[in-house]
Amino acid sequence: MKRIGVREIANLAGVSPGTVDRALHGRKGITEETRQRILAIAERMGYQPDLAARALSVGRAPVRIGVCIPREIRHYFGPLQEGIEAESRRLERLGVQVQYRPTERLGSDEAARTVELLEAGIDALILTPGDPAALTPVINQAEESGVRVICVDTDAPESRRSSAVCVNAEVCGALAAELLSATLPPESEVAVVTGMMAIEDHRRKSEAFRKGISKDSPVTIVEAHEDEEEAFQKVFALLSERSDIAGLYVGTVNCLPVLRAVCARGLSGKIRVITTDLFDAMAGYFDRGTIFASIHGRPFAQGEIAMRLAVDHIVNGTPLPRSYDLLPHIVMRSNLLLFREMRKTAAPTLAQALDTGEE
Amino acid sequence: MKRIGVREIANLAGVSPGTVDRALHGRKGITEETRQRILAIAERMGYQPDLAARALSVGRAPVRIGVCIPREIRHYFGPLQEGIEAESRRLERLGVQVQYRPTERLGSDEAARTVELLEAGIDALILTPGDPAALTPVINQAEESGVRVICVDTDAPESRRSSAVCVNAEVCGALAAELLSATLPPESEVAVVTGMMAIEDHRRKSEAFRKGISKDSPVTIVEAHEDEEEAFQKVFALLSERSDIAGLYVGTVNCLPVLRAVCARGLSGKIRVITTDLFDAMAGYFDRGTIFASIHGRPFAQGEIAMRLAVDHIVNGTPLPRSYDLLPHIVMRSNLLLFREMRKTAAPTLAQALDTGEE
DNA sequence: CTGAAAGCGCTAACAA
DNA sequence: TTGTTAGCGCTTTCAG
Repeated sequence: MKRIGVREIANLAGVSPGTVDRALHGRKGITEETRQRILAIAERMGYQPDLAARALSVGRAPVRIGVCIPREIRHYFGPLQEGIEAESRRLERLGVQVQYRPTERLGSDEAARTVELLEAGIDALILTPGDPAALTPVINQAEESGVRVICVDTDAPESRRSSAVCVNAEVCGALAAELLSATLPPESEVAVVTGMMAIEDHRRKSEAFRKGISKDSPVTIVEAHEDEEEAFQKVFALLSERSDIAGLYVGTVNCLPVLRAVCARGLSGKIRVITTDLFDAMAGYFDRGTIFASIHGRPFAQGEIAMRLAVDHIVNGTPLPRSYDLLPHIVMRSNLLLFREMRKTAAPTLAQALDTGEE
Repeated sequence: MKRIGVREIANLAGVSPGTVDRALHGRKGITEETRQRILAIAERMGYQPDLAARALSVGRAPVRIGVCIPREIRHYFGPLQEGIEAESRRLERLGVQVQYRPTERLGSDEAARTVELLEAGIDALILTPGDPAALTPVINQAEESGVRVICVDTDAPESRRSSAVCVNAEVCGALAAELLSATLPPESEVAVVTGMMAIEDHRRKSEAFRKGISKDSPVTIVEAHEDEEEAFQKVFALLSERSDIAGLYVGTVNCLPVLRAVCARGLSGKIRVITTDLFDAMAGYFDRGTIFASIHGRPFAQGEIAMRLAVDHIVNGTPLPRSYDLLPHIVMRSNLLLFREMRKTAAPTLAQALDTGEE
């Protein structure tokens, strides 16, 4: 049972393959009537284009993906980009072409880069909308011209983007709470250190954390505005004033000053600290027991998945999920060395382990 | 800067494209001398075959993967197969063909199925060696005839298989130990319930668990031989005799009888239980707090990864890692609903979350 | 608006 | 042993 091609459709419709091509691709130079007739036949026969043949014919990859993500902060967006690249490297020999237009940092120059990509001609666009409001018109325009937009890491929920690949902030906060609750005596005092409550992601994490902590435990919230010095000072002061604090949840990637404050107060290993994400400088704090666990947002996996969703949609017509929530990983001493972020410092035997992508 | 093709090589070598094809593919009907000359040129020019053209020409997918995995136990091998299928579905439209020859259960009839696959003509083979000793000669033969063999879930370390995709048993055991240690008062008594210490995987998990528990805590080991009744009776008896047991690690997927025993003794939520893997019937025990956490081996991700490694190697020549250790997931109440195993019971809003693959 | 025909890079069947 | 040639299924250009 052979698959059907343009030739067969042409015969059935009593036209030439050229006309079928015009109908299938919405090209001009064909009456609406014949187009509908051909489309109907193609539909009925379950026509599936042969991608290999198409690639060969057009002389370029049959699917082109544009990518616009920030270069900084390296800790976080580095792995995100690596994930995207890893996935596209596999795919490109199979006929997928990727175009990069990185921005310097989150939110800078996004719109311009994005427009460049659209003008270069792409079938889908992967991007981190740092300034969702500003980007929404561009996103909507892209979607209207048939370019599927997939947000990654941060979302632009007001736009008409096709999909968003993110870790679920509520789950992160709730996990931190569950780990602390189970670990500390009931009614222990805990605190959460966050960046800015104005940032959606930070607010949701903190909120979920508070909800997850048993009602008897008081929760102090420290807003450090992503500033190193401020974070250190505030946490140091907090730990001095409130000697009964037993647990700490750092909901932002900016955990180093917090850890320094904990150590400076001589509380390393005495109070349970849960951090966010993972980078090599954190390794030492795991070893010394300063960090009990980290809730890892898996930027690498996010990159891989975004790329896969895009290609899978274009090639196979798989519907894009409105949003795709990743499971955060829980990093502890026992599994630390299996994370790619620790590859450099890892022992040689475990260094070969290279778990990446999803689930 | 256009990529070079058989045509160009033919010209440079002063031969015809047909001859180049013969040289490139080790076909017969060509002198060793001209073959070497052509190969040298191809190498020097960095020749990369156009997969699309090849697929079009041969009329079938240019890469064929054979898969031989068990149907039972559904709980575990179901997701494994789904992972393999999910990945191949994406790839097949890009020119990857997958052949299935499932066995009824782990170890049954593997060799026969495998030989069938090899005879059908494949480029790589994905299988779960239930009986590694018996399968080793077949694996070696496959590798010798140029078929890359990738073990998944279980390994055949004595064979010459190219790669093995597994969760790291030591990490599973150590994680369980770390979670229990952090959670229980020092010197608490704990026990591990396992299948058979003769099984490599169970032994390694138990051993790692014991090592991870602080030296002051006594560790009792219960061997239940994967038998439901035996597991229930032994655990029930243990909990009766030793009222000071505070933590339990179930290192096998056979956790239901253990949980029943815990509940029967009225200890649900009183002692901390850590289980292995995940299936829908466990959901209730999470809700009631009987299970504190589960160390999940992610069969779905294993399937996806095995398939990706295979295709990536054949298509892009990416070297296969001797072994690929997956990070187990830690399942807790907070993230339970994000697991695909819980999709049926999950609330509609979270049901769309579909985190899968790797890292 | 539509049809005819020429490739895209590779393989395979047939000639030499 | 080697060269020649006819496609694979699709797009695209050029005629009609």
